[in-house]
Amino acid sequence: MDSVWSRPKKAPRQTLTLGRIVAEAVALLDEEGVARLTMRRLAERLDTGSTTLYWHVRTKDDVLDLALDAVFGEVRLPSRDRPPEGGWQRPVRELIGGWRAALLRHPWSATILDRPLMGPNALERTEFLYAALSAAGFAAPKPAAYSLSNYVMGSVVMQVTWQDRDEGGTGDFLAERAARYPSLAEHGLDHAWDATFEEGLGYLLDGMDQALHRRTGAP
Amino acid sequence: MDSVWSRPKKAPRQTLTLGRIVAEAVALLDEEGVARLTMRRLAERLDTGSTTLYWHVRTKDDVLDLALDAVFGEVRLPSRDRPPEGGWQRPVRELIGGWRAALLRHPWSATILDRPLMGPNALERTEFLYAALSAAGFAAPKPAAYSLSNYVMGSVVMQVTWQDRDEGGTGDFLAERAARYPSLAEHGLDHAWDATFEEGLGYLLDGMDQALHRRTGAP
DNA sequence: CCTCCACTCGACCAGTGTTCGACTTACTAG
DNA sequence: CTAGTAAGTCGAACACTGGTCGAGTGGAGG
Repeated sequence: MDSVWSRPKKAPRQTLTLGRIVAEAVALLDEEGVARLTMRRLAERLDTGSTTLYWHVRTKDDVLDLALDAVFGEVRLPSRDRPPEGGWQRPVRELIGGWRAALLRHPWSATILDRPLMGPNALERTEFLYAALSAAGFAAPKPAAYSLSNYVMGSVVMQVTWQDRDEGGTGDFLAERAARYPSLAEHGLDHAWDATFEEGLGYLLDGMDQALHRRTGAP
Repeated sequence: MDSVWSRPKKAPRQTLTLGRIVAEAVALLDEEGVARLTMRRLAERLDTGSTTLYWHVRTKDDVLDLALDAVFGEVRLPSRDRPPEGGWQRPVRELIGGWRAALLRHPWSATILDRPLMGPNALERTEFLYAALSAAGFAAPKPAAYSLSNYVMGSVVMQVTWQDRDEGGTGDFLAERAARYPSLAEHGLDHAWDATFEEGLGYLLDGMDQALHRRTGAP
């Protein structure tokens, strides 16, 4: 007779895997931020000795690489019909928007972006971008893809740094210096992040579309 | 009689100042990178005990803030004639180009950009950008300024991370995975950084110009 | 039964940012 | 000229970090 009791052998506690490590790392980062991610703390949350982690992972940097790629994995890939309905910008907007959203959902990721993005999830998204731009008519999609990723990364970094550490003090700071920085004090303060992001993305896409038509000759 | 010997009182060794600390920090960062910047090492180069630094500076983060702002100080501000000859894009291109160059001259700065840029040098450059865009006709210059800074920051971060850690291995890595990432493998590899940057900046500025004319109604 | 091997972990190392309290100057007031 | 005060210096120490070493564990295969 088969019951829970007859097979107590396997895994009274789930064994440690790379997947569990990464998932716990993401959770810890979400809760406490990048400064508080420590191999020892991570190990403790996994009910393990800290040195055990080093059997699954070579360095702490590996953990961060994996955690970051996990975030990229949250970005849904738009469908790949070609030609896309709604114009070539449609899927690009979708990808970029999802990209931004994922990074903002895990603000620590913005402080970790200064490393090569070679994880499978990141590569898959980049590949999608290149493919979409090629299909749109860019013979050399690199500058377009480059611009778009730079724009997302940059905007997330900017938004996170200001949102995180601000808490109101900056307004006063700039107001006091309005004489020295008049335009900045007048226009720089309202943080309508989403709208600003969309507007800027519009600039980029419009410019790219223009370049496309200039090349094609079509209107 | 006045000679070197008659006034040995003052500063046989130059006293420690904030300026000297920052300058030495920048030098150390240039030579060895951000990971090797240590309060102790910095102090050693300044012929001081490490704890002395803490009289001039509250935390190591302060040092980084100051060093970063020193980099921004290297960016030459374009002349401020209005209207600028060569179109409104002229001074903007100049500022953005200088901005990028300064950051690339000190690659460590790219890994330090995840903090509020509130130093006087950074503020002055941002103010210039806002003013130039306002003068160009943007009633709300924020999205434009936001896009441009995001673009510079992002591109510097990307370039630095790839330039620093690559050393050739990435090409093979992507070539091996060409089946999975065909577009990326085909178009993603040539790193003509400057040209790519200029092209992308063109997209942005063109899109912004378009928005301007749409608003103005003029061609 | 023994051997092997994936896996775990306690002890330890060199090094980190930062604090504390004592010390040395250099000028100022009496 | 002396006493006092403030600016500036610094050695010792603290709690903590990422990482290594080698000794262990337990279960599967012969």
